[in-house]
Amino acid sequence: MKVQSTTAPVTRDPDLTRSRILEAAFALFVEKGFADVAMREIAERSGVTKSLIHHHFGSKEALWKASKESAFELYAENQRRDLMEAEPSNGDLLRRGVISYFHFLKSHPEVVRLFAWAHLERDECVGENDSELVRLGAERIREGQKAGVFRTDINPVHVIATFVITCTHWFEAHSHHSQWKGIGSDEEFLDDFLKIFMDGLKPQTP
Amino acid sequence: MKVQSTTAPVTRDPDLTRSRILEAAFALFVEKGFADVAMREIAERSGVTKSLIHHHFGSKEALWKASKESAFELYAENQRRDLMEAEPSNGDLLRRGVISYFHFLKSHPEVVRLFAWAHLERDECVGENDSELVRLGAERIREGQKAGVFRTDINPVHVIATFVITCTHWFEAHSHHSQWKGIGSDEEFLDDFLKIFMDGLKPQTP
DNA sequence: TAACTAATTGACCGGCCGACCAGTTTATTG
DNA sequence: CAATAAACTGGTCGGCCGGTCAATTAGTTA
Repeated sequence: MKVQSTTAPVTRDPDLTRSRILEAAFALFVEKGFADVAMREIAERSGVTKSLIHHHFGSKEALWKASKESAFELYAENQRRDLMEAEPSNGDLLRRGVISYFHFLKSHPEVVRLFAWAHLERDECVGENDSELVRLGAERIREGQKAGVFRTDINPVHVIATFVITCTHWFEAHSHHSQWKGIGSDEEFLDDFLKIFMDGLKPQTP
Repeated sequence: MKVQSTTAPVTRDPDLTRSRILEAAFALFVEKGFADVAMREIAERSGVTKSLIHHHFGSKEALWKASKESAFELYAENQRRDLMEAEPSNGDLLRRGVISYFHFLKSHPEVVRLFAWAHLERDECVGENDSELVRLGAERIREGQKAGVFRTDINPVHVIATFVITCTHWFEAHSHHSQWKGIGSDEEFLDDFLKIFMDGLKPQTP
């Protein structure tokens, strides 16, 4: 009497297989970085053979690249949507933009971590990809400066950089700061940062 | 005719050997992180045998730990000196503190990178070590708040966190931001950040 | 100087790494 | 219903990984 395997898929679905591999690889790369992940692990996690991974992606490097690209897709999609919604360039808009960015990172820690690994490997594709988004954001700041909403003695790109850096690093080194006595929750920190940031951007009249 | 080797050391110096190994390991870990460095490389770079590294440090993990500790020594020494010098708690002091911190990171990129690797590995010893320094810094801010120099509606720890995060991440992801069109030099960014940061901390009277 | 300790070496180990390949199974197409 | 391409498998390869060990050499001490 032969027992029919219940786990083996009856029909083939290359696309599903491909995405399953990518999903497994993504999770492992996020957790341990490129160098510390073995193809063997990816194969086990995705339930396929090592050879099949090579069939679909060619090499470990290619799989790593694909992981980064899928992370940036998530990132860029969100950012573009944010910028589209935000037409007028007043102070309240910037505040909502920062809040939105902060919460996007909070709800996508995988993206934050993957970008962090990529930075340490001196990967430049991340920066290349979002430079256009930064340009658009800086343009909004510049409009706000002309409209008298923001002080004019600051490089608009640096305004974007300041809040992007703060939000990113807050989550990137979360395990680090969380050990500091007296530090607040994500929301409490965001509130305090926004007070400094928004008021520091106002035209100063001493 | 026998040729005398010119590279082999005539006399032994265990301390020097140890520090040479640590120096080589440190440089490689900074560059590539823990997982991507081979003991073989460390041996070659420091001019000793693999076995000798094990003799002096025991294991790769121990060598990694020693590297992190030496990085934190550099870091803590600087920070402690900064806090000692800074007795009065006025606004100008904070400004000078931020500038000093920024320039320390700028002149010690190895420390920044090593800490970044450590963060991604969820290493908690870095955060443990500097939590005392943060506590002292926050105390200074609190004094400033009581003296009416800073606004009182902000958690002092978040003030420290904001500038520490910004300075750290500025250098950590330098290759990232440097691709952004219109971004300024280190000093120009610091100037603009300080404008936002210092003015945003002033007691607000609208 | 003899005995002992520590520094240093080179050879070697089992195990895992990414990659490859020959062969089998499934789906598509003409 | 062939024929062809693509999906998928198991086995295997050379090479590198961290770590160990026995032997040699150089300082130290009795």
